[in-house]
Amino acid sequence: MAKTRRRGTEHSATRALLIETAEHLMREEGYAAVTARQLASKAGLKSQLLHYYFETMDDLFVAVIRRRGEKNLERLVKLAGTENPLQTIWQASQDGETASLWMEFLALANHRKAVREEVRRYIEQMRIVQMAALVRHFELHGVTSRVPAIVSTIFITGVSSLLVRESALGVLIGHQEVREFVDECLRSLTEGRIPTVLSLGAESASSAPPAAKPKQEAKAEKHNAP
Amino acid sequence: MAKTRRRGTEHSATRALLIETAEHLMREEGYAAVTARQLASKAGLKSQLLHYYFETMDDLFVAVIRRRGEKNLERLVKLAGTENPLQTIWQASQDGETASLWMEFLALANHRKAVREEVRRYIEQMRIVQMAALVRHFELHGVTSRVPAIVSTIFITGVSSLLVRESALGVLIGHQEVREFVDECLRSLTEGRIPTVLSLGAESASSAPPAAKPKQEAKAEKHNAP
DNA sequence: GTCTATAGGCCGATAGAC
DNA sequence: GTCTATCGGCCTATAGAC
Repeated sequence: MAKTRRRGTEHSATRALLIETAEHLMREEGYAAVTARQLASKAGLKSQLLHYYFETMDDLFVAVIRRRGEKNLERLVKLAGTENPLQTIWQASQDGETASLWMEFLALANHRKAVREEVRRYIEQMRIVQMAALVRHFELHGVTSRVPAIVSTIFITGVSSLLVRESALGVLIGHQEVREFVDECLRSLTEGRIPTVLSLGAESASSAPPAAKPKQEAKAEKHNAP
Repeated sequence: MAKTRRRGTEHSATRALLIETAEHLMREEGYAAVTARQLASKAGLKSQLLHYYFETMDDLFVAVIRRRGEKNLERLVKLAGTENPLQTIWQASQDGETASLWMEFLALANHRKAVREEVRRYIEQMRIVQMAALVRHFELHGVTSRVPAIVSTIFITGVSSLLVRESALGVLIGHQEVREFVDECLRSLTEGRIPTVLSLGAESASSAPPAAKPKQEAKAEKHNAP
């Protein structure tokens, strides 16, 4: 691929500027706006200079993702070390700026192999760290989980990304209720209590169901939230 | 905007072919591949004909989304009427073909106002129908929910879209565990039982936590899954 | 390391003939 | 309804001068 062409060093300030500007452009106007010309124009350079540092546009995108991914991972590790890692991480995951940038990366990844691989690595690393944070949270607050940490991690990630994604579209239906629900769960967990609500949130009713036979009765008395 | 130019009728077969082909192209190669020229080539037409039916490319995209959105809604309503609406809907939501198409729509929506509005309407309608299906499921199987139906709906949507999204990237970590967890929950709910696992999955431990004070002790004995 | 020049291509959209 | 012709623009990437 990279035949004989001269390329710039990895530690160039101009290269860093290009990556920085590309990320900014992507965040503001979407990845489709990240072209050599528009990017160079924003950075005050000539468009051809981009190809001195990056052979193809894909190489640029990969560099942008790698840099942002590393920063995010660092931040997550830091947050995971605080006193209430779950709350902190949940709050951080609500940041729309960060999330919308990753939406762009995801969209890019859909049809570009190199980008896809980079995004995949990032997601896997984030998952490991988040799971560790969750385990640590439970140890910190004297809670024993019944659900595999990996499952809780994925639930949290899935729900928070949905909230951010939909907010960007202007969909708000149910968001407030979800936030209150999650906040209450996290609060309970921090206090060493079982959340007062159940996973898919059901208790058996007093009368037998018409179509299905209940295998066993469940205890209905649970402590309620104040 | 639409000045004086001649345009084709809404009920044209050619128009339908263009929409159909556009969707196919989008699904296979992403929205960036949907250009007037590539689309016409696939459909065996001249590219300029597209502009006879759609003033701008955005108009085409909106038409594609509207058609697919209506079909999906219809299907969801049908599924919601079955005996086990929750399971059926959950299974359907795992369909990668459909989901990856909606990923494209979402990416498009990010920076195109007209598309965004169309996607927003679709999501809101889907949410209402899903919520109704959930309520109906509980009534059918004699279960009383403790969690607002809207919250459960959003959890299910968020988790299933995460699974599909990540699968497309090749991320698989934790997916099996999540599927088993959700399947178990849905099975329990169908049988009128409380899921044997808790929301964020915790029960209080025997020893007091080092950093936080537990407000109250929780009962540790619960029925376990076989 | 940054520039000018340029090849070669795809894009959306319009005008007007048939 | 569908076509031909065409405008004006933006794109990636390369070659080679300074």
